[in-house]
Amino acid sequence: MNQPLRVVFMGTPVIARVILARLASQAGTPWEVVGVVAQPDKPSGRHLLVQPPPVKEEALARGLPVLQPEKARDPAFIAAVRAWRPDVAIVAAYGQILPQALLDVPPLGCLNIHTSLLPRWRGAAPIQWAIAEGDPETGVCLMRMEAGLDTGPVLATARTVIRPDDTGGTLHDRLAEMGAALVAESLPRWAAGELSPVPQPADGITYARKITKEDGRLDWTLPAHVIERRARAFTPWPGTFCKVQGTDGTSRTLKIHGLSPVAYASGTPGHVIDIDRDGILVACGHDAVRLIAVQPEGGRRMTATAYAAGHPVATFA
RNA sequence: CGCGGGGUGGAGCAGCCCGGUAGCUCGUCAGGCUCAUAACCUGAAGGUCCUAGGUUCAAAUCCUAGCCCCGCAA
Repeated sequence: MNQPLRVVFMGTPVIARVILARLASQAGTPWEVVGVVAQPDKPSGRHLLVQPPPVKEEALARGLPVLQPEKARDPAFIAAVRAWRPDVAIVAAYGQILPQALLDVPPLGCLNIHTSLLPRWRGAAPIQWAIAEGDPETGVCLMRMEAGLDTGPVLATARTVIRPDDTGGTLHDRLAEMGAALVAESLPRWAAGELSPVPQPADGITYARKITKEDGRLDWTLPAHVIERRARAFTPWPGTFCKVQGTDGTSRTLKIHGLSPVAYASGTPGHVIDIDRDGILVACGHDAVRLIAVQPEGGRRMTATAYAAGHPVATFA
């Protein structure tokens, strides 16, 4: 048996942590994680305390060396990676563009796990956009990285149907598991030369723009079924929110935690059609949506009916 | 010490600035109305006003400390 493959893992958020955990946990694998790279610690949370990214936590818990360069093109950083003498690098949601000089370090290349069926949804937020645009299915791709953004030839793919109740969160978790399994299964085969890279087709390229907080703002002029898809896609982040005007003249931001489209109901977009035990029925561009659970600024989550009991509701915007 | 909102019957809120009778919407229970109802009418029960001190004749309300929940931002 040959020496185990020397693997460098690069990633930052939770989805990358799942994959790292899989790669580093199994005993007797024909590979060994020799180093981990993650984005630098950043302030976050309610008091802006500096927090390590999930991948760093996982790496430290396993006693793996971690690098957190500000810039991936830093020559000193690249030299440090080279010193790990990696055979291959696995990259998952790292968050920085890798310079060619780094891509060239591992003899077997840098392999990126991407959570979409390439070439659809290249870019930053493929999971959410697949749901928001109503794709019937999505999946994960393992590809060999090139200088371009998610343009490399694909080595392996796994597919999954997008369920009617899938959210950005549930799909994220499922794809994380699928991605971890795909990497674990593909890595030895790639090293053995059993996988042939397939160039991505020129047709069907779309880009998954980075999601911003504003994407969570509910647009009442959209059809109800689109609003519902976007709400699922952007759960748990950035969530869905809107402004609500009270009959008392107040205006506040409302987070929406649950809604469902309702056909055979319509009216001026943003106007309340009915309030009952099931929630608040609000007109959209086409059909209507029923708000089930909401959360006012500074308050906790509650049913829409409960909210209406204490806050006279006029219109939504 | 990043900014900010909040803790009042079972739920959601008002009252607090300007101390002095516990209020509103809903729920619950009882009765009524109705062919019927989650709708409507009448009535009732149900609260240590987060905790601990302080000020005061008197504190949900003013002062101090603490606990808990949450939004923004990242």
